[in-house]
Amino acid sequence: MKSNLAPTADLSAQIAANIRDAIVSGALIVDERLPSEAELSLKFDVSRATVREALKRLAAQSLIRTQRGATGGAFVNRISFEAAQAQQITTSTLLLSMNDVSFETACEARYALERACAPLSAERRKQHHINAMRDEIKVQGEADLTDEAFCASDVAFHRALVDGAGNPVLSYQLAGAVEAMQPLMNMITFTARSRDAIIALHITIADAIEAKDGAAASAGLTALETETQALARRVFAQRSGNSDHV
Amino acid sequence: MKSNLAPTADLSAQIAANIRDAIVSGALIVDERLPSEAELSLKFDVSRATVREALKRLAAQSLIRTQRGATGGAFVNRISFEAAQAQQITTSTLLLSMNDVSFETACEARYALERACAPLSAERRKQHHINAMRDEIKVQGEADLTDEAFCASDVAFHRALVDGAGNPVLSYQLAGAVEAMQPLMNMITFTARSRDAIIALHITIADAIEAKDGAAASAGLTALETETQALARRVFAQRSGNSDHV
DNA sequence: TGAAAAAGTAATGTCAGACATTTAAAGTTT
DNA sequence: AAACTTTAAATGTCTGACATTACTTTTTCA
Repeated sequence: MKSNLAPTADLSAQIAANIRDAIVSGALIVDERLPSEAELSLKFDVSRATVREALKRLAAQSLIRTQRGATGGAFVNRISFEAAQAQQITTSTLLLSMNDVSFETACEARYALERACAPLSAERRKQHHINAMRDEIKVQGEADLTDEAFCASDVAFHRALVDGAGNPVLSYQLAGAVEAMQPLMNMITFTARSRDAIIALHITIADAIEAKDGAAASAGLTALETETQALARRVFAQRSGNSDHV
Repeated sequence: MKSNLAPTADLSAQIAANIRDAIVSGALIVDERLPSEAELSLKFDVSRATVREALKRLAAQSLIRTQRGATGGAFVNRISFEAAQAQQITTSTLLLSMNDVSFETACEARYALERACAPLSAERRKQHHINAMRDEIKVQGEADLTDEAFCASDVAFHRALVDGAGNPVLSYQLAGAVEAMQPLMNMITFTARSRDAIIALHITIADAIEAKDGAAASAGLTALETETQALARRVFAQRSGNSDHV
């Protein structure tokens, strides 16, 4: 009953796949202790070093955690939204930067996903979500803000919007998508004028969410997408014109 | 300039974080070869075994690949949409199953995200997307289909819908969300009557996409979500009533 | 008696060195 | 020039040892 995958892969990869299957299938449950490294090396008939490499692979995916000491060992990890999100962000960020995904494509995906949250957020947002959005809008208006700080505040604004939907699965998915785009967003120079336009739309969106008007919020997001795409086009056009200065 | 994270973590985790940062920041570019294990063990002043554990961690995240032989070594991996998706599915599936995420919450997130694709898909879908949807609808009508096969066809249908948007980033995000829900969907028993209702809505949606009517497609998805949620409530209510039979 | 200190123990973390295997390149022979 | 052989460099694996950690048990002594 060997794994049908990767019959020629490394032993450590095979063992990791074996244990991973046991976790995913539910044969190993959360907080259950795996056999010790010595026992696993007997069971799989490999050295302890090989077992350890397999366990490190699983640890990298947050599938297990290890504890030292007499009662220590490897335990099936209850993966948290936070940990899952961190991994997704790393993966998505690299995916975008390594595969020549255009700003346009990534931006479109991001706003499409955000629009999915808008009606739910308009319906369910709590006051603290509104407050968070207003706070970020205020930050975005500060004169001496760097582009990076502006982007970070932008992410925080949108995060509050998404969290307003009160659906942790949605928040998890969206946070990954939004944060993964940040490196791309950071390539953009935000002039005072373009910041004003973005802030105005943020106010429109926050107002719509506060008024529980999902359609207006969606429309605001569409306008924001249009504005962002136009801004990006201007920046990239200027760059390619001055490419010898880079 | 050590990593500000995890000063007390394992050496192999620290080294993995160090190299990961170099990849994410772009200091190491795609297909670039890392120093050999022996060189890394000198550079970080640890044993080769520790270096190997660090490299296995990175390999588990598809950040590097290794090749044996004279010109072999560890190379920065160009992470593919496919690999990223596979990882995301594993992570999301576990996240949902381990954290007692209700069917309702997951289902809501899934359909919200899909509605985000509907307008784009209606606008841009090619004929082969329509054909794929029609094919799956036909499969779903087969009388002797198991619940698992019905679910699998359902996923394929929705995947064609999402792919119709022609945005790989969107497809990647959505495929993860939809596939991660499959174990939850598989818990449901699809009676002949409920299958008919679902198929009818699939036809409505496919028609709307073919007619390039995004609003109608969104409405169809909303109706499908309502139907699915109602079905799930019926199944779970019946289960809890007969819980002694389990 | 009871609490603090010490010893025991079982697990992971790390190291050193060896050998096996794979792969490409260099060298040799025909 | 083509085919074969050798070499070299890298990863893959094994063995055994020691270090470190943290819980458990025992001992000590007030």
